[in-house]
Amino acid sequence: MSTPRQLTRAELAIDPIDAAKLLLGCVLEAGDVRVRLAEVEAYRGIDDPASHCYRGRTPRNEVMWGPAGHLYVYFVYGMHFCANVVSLTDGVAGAVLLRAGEVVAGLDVARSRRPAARSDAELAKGPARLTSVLGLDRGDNGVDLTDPASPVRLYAGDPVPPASILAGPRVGVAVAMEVPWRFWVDGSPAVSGYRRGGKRRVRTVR
DNA sequence: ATGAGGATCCTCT
DNA sequence: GAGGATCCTCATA
Repeated sequence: MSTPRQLTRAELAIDPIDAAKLLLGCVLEAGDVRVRLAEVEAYRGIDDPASHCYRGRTPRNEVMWGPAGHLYVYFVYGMHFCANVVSLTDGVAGAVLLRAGEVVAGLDVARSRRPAARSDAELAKGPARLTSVLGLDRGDNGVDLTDPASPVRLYAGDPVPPASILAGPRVGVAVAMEVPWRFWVDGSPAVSGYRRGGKRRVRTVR
């Protein structure tokens, strides 16, 4: 396999829904580990109630408002990290959550980081598992994925035929269920299952 | 200063 | 399929 092409900031400075489809099949690299993305979710800015940016700019979501092609990492549930690729551009929030992928290099390291995985397909099957396999954490928040010198980089992969891209509601969110902004590669063993959003109180109208 | 609620995962049953 | 782990972030006061 020849040296893959690194993605550019300009090609990621698009609507997160388009960026999500573009990212499928692309490869994220950190250290010795490479993951080929199989499942992603688009999050928009202030018009998306499920987005971290829905209520405006805060210290946590700062990176999402910045330039495209940077990594937005956040901490959830007191123990996990999730990673996003920032899309759109300065001043307009948008990002794509990296939900799952297939480990295509660094299998031994990946396995050692995920002792609970029962198969290689499970290594990066889920957003927190994906960050875990790549060794990403708080310190990687904001890194430029389009810079060859960055510790985490994003490369183009074999293109995914549009017919192989499926869409559905986002996982684990209890609002905006009607928008099919989760995209995945049909048939990929790494795609995580759908799970409805938890306990959001449904306000009873009277 | 406080408290509620997570873009999850793992271990059981 | 349910429940717990675990702590950060933000809104409210």
